Amino acid sequence: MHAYTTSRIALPSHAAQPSQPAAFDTAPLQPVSFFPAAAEIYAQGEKAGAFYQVEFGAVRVYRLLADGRRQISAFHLAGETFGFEAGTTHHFFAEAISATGVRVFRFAAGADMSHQLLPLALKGLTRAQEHLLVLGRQNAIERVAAFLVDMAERQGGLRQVELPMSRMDIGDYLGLTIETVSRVFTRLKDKGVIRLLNLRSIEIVKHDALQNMSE
Amino acid sequence: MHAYTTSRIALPSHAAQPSQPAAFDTAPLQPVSFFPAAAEIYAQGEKAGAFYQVEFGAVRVYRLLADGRRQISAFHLAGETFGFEAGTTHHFFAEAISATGVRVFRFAAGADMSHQLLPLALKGLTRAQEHLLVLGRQNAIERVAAFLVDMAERQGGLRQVELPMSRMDIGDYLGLTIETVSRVFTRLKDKGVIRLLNLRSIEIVKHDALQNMSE
DNA sequence: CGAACCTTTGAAGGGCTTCAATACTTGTGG
DNA sequence: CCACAAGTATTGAAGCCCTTCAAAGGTTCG
Repeated sequence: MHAYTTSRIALPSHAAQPSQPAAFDTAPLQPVSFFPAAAEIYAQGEKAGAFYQVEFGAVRVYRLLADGRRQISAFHLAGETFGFEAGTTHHFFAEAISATGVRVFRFAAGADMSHQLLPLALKGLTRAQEHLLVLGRQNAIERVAAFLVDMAERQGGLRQVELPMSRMDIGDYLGLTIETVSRVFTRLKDKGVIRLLNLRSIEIVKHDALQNMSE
Repeated sequence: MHAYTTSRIALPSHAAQPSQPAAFDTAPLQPVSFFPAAAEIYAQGEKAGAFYQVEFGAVRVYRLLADGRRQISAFHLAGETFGFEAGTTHHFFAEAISATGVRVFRFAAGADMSHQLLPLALKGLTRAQEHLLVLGRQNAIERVAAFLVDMAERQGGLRQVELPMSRMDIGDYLGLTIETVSRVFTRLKDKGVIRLLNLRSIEIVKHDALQNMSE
């Protein structure tokens, strides 16, 4: 049980940029809010009433236990949508991982968003349930492999994968400590499965091997 | 890593009962299908296109790894709804735990079920994400405590709680082995927190203690 | 350049799993 | 109704994977 502490470096700058005319969308574009690294996008207990699309950067969504243990339930990268929740208050925290731009879609009171939200909610449900299998039944190397395969797919399936989050974030997503995450990275590197280009980016050398490990 | 084997005792009896006139509902009641213990309700890869409400009995929804490791993502008790999934095919298996009656609501092609499904999907999403915290960051006694508190709440908050599932089901839901589940039950009994009335029902003696353990 | 932070690596310990045996429960047939 | 068999649960002992504790190395940013 590790204690989790965060230094809240800066508050989000809610200064919305001037809404530009929609170039591709049919609906007028929502303004983009900017959040510096570690800024809170919403907090547990806050009133909900919007959903969010990542323009650039990355977001972590998590819950805390009373003693500080943290479980990140999802990361959201550019283009992905998050923040819709049951009921009227948030059950989770959402924070920018790095400098992040987020388009906020507020629901008008009484507006019916079912059609937009249902596919997103179902997608999120499937993702969460697949992650349950990883946390419940896979060991450390399988968890990291599954994480890397997932990150690679979400970045277009390229060999080089960017990891915007820290080892602690990865650990809190996979239910592991940072030491174990680090050791598994080293093992995968020594096996020639991946190369560590720098702290925040890796190259997948043996994609099949990684894929097999994650199953 | 334990191998998982199941004896498929019987196939589901899809013989629908004669649909009775709706007594309380506005819509005509759907027929109820009966499934004996261990019968499959749907399988991974099957075409989806319905959702299900448990009339009596209990259901487990799970995924398997290639080597047989199983993760149960959810149990569903009488009155609860399940089986809506993203895309057109099921990503999971659903089985009756004990003799179970299920009301099947098929979607007409092109019918818009968003309004009915969205709240269910959001509820399921929240549940799954809370379970992620349990699997990722809680130890064995905390997991079992959380499970028992959840089961008690879903059965009306009474002292006596029925557990229709086996220890193996509980283990596969909590990411533990049956031995660990059994040992934790014994520890909770020895502490006077619960009483084991029989294999499938317990009494919660110290609800506060259990609640605190699960947080 | 130095301080703070993050990551890696090492060593020891603990919690859960694995393996094994016994006890209990349930269903079936004599 | 009891005997037996098969399945399920409990308990014990040993082992292993991951965590914890500790220290050194690396990176970032003032």
